[in-house]
Amino acid sequence: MFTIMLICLQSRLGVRKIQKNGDALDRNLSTRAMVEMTSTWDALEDVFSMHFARYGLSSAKFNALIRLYMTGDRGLTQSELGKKMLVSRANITGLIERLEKEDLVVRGADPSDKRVFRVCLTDRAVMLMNAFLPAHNNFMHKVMSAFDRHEKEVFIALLEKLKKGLESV
Amino acid sequence: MFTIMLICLQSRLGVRKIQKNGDALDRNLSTRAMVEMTSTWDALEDVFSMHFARYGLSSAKFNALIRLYMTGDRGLTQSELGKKMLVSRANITGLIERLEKEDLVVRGADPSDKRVFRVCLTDRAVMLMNAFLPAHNNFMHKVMSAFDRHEKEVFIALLEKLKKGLESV
DNA sequence: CTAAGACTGTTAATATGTTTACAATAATGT
DNA sequence: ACATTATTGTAAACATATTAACAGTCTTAG
Repeated sequence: MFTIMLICLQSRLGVRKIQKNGDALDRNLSTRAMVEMTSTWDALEDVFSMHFARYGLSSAKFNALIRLYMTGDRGLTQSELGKKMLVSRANITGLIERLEKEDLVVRGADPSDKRVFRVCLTDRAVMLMNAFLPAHNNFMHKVMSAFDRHEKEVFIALLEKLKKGLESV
Repeated sequence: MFTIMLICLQSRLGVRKIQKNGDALDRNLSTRAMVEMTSTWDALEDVFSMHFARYGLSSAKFNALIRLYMTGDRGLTQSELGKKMLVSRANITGLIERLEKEDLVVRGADPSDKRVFRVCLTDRAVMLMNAFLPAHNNFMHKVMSAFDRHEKEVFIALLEKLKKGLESV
């Protein structure tokens, strides 16, 4: 996404003129927080991409497989899957096609509703996930090992607060 | 990206068995931190997408325009622009084409190197940026207004620490 | 029961990114 | 001077996402 936001532009933009007891400092901190959030996310994407690739996965594929894995034998319709993944129905069509080509999912007709397909994991996909999930868990733990327990708690609380604040932006 | 990581899977995976004085708690906190980071980023993407759209921009377009805006009249070659934006050369070709269609950039031949184009902002783009940048600054400030000054400082420090730790993952 | 409306999956057009391969041009070492 | 090497922009193939429009299929109000 918007890799770097914009830094060091406050002075050009005349923000200095409206400076009143620390207002400019606050704005600068806001910008720095956004820049740091962006570059940290970029770095996270990089390491997770490599991690997924070691198992022939990607974030999109993992996102689909984990929903199906947690659902069980009945599977999900494409529409349901899209809602859980927070992506559009149209996107699911292609994603499922690619997973089908890799023999990771199968699509079965639903006798009670001719509009829909029920998507299920193959045995191969279940085995893949059984191998991947513990590794994934370890990986997330390793990624967060820069933090001690207290720092993790503070980090989580701040992220929750930030996300909550976005509702009113 | 990988919208949700995986939560509540520790018990199924037998992590409980290796629990030793809080190990499982630490792993759980790592997962929660990653989940919270992901969903907060998703929420940020949403509000920023809308913010960019109000000015006919997107994160990719803004990313290109801000580099050119900060460079001045000589402009950048496509290759230089790609390096600053941290995207591939191939991606720049299409991005510049779209910006050219919108009359936001022009590509001029470089007399001293026949391989390259020099990409520059149009007057229209400069006017757009002059209007957008103060609004962008305000917007980032608004997004971060959930935090007081101290929280911003802590948030920045934690993100820096996390990013630094990723170098050794 | 039927007409109206809602929902499903697909398609097409588009945006954004990648890798790989290529031809044109530049730079360099001997 | 010339052969090798490096760099540049483009193109093709692909992955991932969106919105809009469509044709079937269900549901529901009357």
